[in-house]
Amino acid sequence: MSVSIRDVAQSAGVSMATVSRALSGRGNVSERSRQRVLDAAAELGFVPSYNAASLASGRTRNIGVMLPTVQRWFFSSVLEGASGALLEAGYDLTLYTTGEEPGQRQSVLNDFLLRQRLDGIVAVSLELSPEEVEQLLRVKRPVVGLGGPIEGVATLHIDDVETARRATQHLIGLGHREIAHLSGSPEFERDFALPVNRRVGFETAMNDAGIPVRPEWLVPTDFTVAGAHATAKRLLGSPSGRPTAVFAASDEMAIGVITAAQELGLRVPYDLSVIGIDGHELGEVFGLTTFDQAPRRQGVDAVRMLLSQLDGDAAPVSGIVEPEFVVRRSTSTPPQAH
Amino acid sequence: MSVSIRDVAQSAGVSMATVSRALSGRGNVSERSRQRVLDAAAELGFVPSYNAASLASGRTRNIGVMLPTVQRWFFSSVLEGASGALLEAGYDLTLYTTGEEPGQRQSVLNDFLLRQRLDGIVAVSLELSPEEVEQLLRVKRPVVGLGGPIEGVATLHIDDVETARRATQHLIGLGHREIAHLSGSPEFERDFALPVNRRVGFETAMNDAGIPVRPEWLVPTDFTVAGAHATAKRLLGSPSGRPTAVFAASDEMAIGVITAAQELGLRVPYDLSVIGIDGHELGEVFGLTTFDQAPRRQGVDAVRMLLSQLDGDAAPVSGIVEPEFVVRRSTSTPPQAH
DNA sequence: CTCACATCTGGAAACGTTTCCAAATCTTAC
DNA sequence: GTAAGATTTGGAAACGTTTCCAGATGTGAG
Repeated sequence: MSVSIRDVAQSAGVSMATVSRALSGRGNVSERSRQRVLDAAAELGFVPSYNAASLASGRTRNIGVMLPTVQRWFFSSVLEGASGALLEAGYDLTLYTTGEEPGQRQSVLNDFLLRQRLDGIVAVSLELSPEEVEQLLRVKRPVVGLGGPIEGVATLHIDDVETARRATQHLIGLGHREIAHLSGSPEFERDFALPVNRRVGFETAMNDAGIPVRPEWLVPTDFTVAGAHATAKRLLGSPSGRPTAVFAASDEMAIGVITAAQELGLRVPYDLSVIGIDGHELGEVFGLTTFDQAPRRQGVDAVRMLLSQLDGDAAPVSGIVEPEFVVRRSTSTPPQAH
Repeated sequence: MSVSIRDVAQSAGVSMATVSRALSGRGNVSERSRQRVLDAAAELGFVPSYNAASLASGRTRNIGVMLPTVQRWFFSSVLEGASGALLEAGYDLTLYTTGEEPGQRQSVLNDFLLRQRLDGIVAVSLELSPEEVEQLLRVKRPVVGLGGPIEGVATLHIDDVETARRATQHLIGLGHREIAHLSGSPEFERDFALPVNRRVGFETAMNDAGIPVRPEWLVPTDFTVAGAHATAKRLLGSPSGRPTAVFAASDEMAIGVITAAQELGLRVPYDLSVIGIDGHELGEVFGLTTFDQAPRRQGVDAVRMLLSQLDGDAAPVSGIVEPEFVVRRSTSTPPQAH
């Protein structure tokens, strides 16, 4: 039916073993044989069966990428980066979206990952329980994390506490004291370490500046534009006075705040300063001041770390990504200073 | 090393053939044997090697999803739907992003798809040349298309011309005559059939109503918020008069128009009506009137079509998806009618 | 020219399933 | 009880590679 390595061997006048060596590049082959094999393969239109190769060698040329959802900007950016990098390296990418329900996480961890189809795993922003981490490591394949740190797994991530502190600091430096924080919350987010860290950074900056944190301005919401939009409308429309600045835990949330402010007739930044974290592609459109953490780039880097380990290099170690501070038009001095 | 079907067979006291039949469900097995096998497999923690199974049977339990990028809302929604549906069915999803460069498309079509790792392919919004379609079909696996129609491939899609016509009609029905259309263009989009179709629908509605189309209001731009935002700012700020309504070829573009209008101090819908197509998740936030085509659902349906074909059902046929008209707050009668 | 050693090659045994085939066992009807 | 047929079973040959091993061939030093 389809042309196999045997046909190539016959046509090139060498053994199957030599064909395999010539094509895979491992093992010694004389220049003459290699050329014959390459020619024969090209002529016959040979495409290797990766299944057979995987079965025989244990190497699958396939990397699994696990993430909660593909519908949020951060995740789709990471995925885009990873996909491009893997394609370039000749690897397949198997996508696992773990979704909201723990059932899906379990089936991915328990069934899918164990099927011996993966050379390695990129785990993005998964907040795993200790048992789940154990399941993940049971796969016996290298794992690189992205975002939320995973115990025992090399992870690439920004320093959430420090970045949040600097974002808040920026607002304080401009003269703001009435600052609210839109935070993620365990109620909405499974991966709760991240929102907590960013909240801690916020509180640290406030404390350092000696500004009291008003509990009603520490607002939990989900990590989406729509969620933050609704929450911000309540916050900014509150009769008990509104803040002069908002630090949103993510750019998507910050965009929700900006649109909510506009709807309420508030001018950003004159009436309200807004700052986020992420580097969202719409940052320019909304003039958003933010810390850009280049998630697409992180996707590429995570893949590179993984592949270099597969190529026999030393196991990668966790690395801190340095976000870039991008000042745009959403932050300025508070209203009374105008 | 890892537990194989042979170990299970031994432990259950039956042959490997029986274990295979019991676990895969194809072929007859007595209830007694089945139970023994199941128990033994559970006890040993057996997980089948999908590579070995694929090699032996030709079935891979793996579906390829090809799309241009994962970073636009429509695509990530389709992907999310497809991913969930496949996970539920026990299938792996291999992701191919074909990206901007033809090189990536070629390497996907030429190398990746031929590796015999896929049972079927979902091709999303790919505008393929005849040779590329031929390459795709050379894989000899069922293909289901989504979005752009592909010659010789069953495809799920909305009627772009008709939907665009109805969207324009809605504006005309409200009394608008000064209507601009933000269209995609071949310059920015590889998959050009879709923007052209939507433009044709626009022109049809205008012609039917006897309204001349002003060429300078037929504005090509790319299918993104940022692109439409920039374009709309030029369009709406033009000294030669501005339209009272804009039909944007996609919701992301419509959102770009709305944000641009707000920046220019125009109130939507009092000064400007805006309508889009897609059903973007932020439609509610921006009060966007649109035709919702539920892409996530389409992803699920495309997978179902494919899987039912793999289960031996008849090859699926192309189907028209009926979008739902959602009226929100971005459209109203034109200014002079207030 | 010979020896030691490195490089190249082919045969054949994996890898872990599925499935064809034929044999064994179980039904059911008479 | 027997025959015909259906159901269940195990043996073994695939599936298409990789890689171990041993033998063949080449290279350079003495």
